[in-house]
Amino acid sequence: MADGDRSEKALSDFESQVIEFFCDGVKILGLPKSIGEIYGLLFISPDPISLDDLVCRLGISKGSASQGLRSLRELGAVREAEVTSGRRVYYEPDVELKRLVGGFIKEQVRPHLSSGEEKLDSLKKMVGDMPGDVRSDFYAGRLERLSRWSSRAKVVLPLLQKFLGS
Amino acid sequence: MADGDRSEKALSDFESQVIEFFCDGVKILGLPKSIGEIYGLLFISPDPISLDDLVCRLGISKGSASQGLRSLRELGAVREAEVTSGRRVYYEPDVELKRLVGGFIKEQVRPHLSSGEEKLDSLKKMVGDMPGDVRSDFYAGRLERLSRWSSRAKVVLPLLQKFLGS
DNA sequence: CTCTTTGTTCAAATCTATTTGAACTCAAAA
DNA sequence: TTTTGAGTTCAAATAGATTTGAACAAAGAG
Repeated sequence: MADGDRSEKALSDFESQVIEFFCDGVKILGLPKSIGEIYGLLFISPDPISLDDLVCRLGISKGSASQGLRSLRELGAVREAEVTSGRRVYYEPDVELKRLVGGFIKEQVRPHLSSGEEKLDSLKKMVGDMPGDVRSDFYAGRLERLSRWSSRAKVVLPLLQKFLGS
Repeated sequence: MADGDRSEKALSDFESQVIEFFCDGVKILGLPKSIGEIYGLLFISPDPISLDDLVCRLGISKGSASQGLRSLRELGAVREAEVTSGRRVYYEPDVELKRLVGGFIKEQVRPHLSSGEEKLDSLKKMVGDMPGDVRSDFYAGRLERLSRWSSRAKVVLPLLQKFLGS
């Protein structure tokens, strides 16, 4: 059985549809399609998968697979499996919603929130330096509102993670 | 004063930075930059603004401004102001976080959730039709997990809106 | 009714982000 | 040490999304 048992066969209709499902999902999150394909195949595969498996079965380039896997590792959505038959690395998905969401928030959301708060501070300083007329009062009010949005977000995110806990 | 009081002047440094702030924001949400520019200018302008104002002050095309305003109206992020001096329509932003998030969830998130559930059902049917072996049990388990993710989302979203209430 | 002003539509142009593929690094095997 | 195979990197190609601009529609003014 030259490659009978090895999973280098073309995707089944079922697998393709699961993968498409995840492609839709990651698009909403603003992540590239290849990320969805890779995670989708890992998610629906009973056994861990190597980079070469991804390349063969998904028909994507090695570069894409490599970068996609890196992003997924950084997100904490994928991890190395124990297998390591020889020197090849196999991957398996993390399938706990709590951790997936947590990783996404930590990697994709929090950084933006932080840099946003810095910019807000700098804007407040600009308003502070303006001649104090009606318009600068209006500006100060608006910026105050943005600050409130930001703190709301900071309160809600941990709460969100809590509610998703298993 | 040909156009002295009319707000067709170039953007001040302050205004530009506020607008940039919103451009960053909408990018995270996967919305086009022009949406951020338009909402940003509306947000920081003490008075309602017409489509032509947006074109002049932001230096974008009429088409972009028109389409951007439509998206923002659909999201409920912007509404027509009472002013209507003559036949021109003026716009003002909705600045309540609760409503902004609510609109985003309703327009951008829920539709995807619904279509996702349909696809999930169809996938479950496929597994049901498979010869009942070890693999199909694994598949059923995975799909079950996806269903749980989906219901979690349906519980969390209204909760989220509640927490953002004023 | 016709002219003018306001706003919309959509195909084409442009811009941005993703994907590719070839060169490269690193480590294990021979 | 040299060779081989796995994985990474990044500039260039590609794909996909946004923006433009010109033609068009709608409605008040003359």
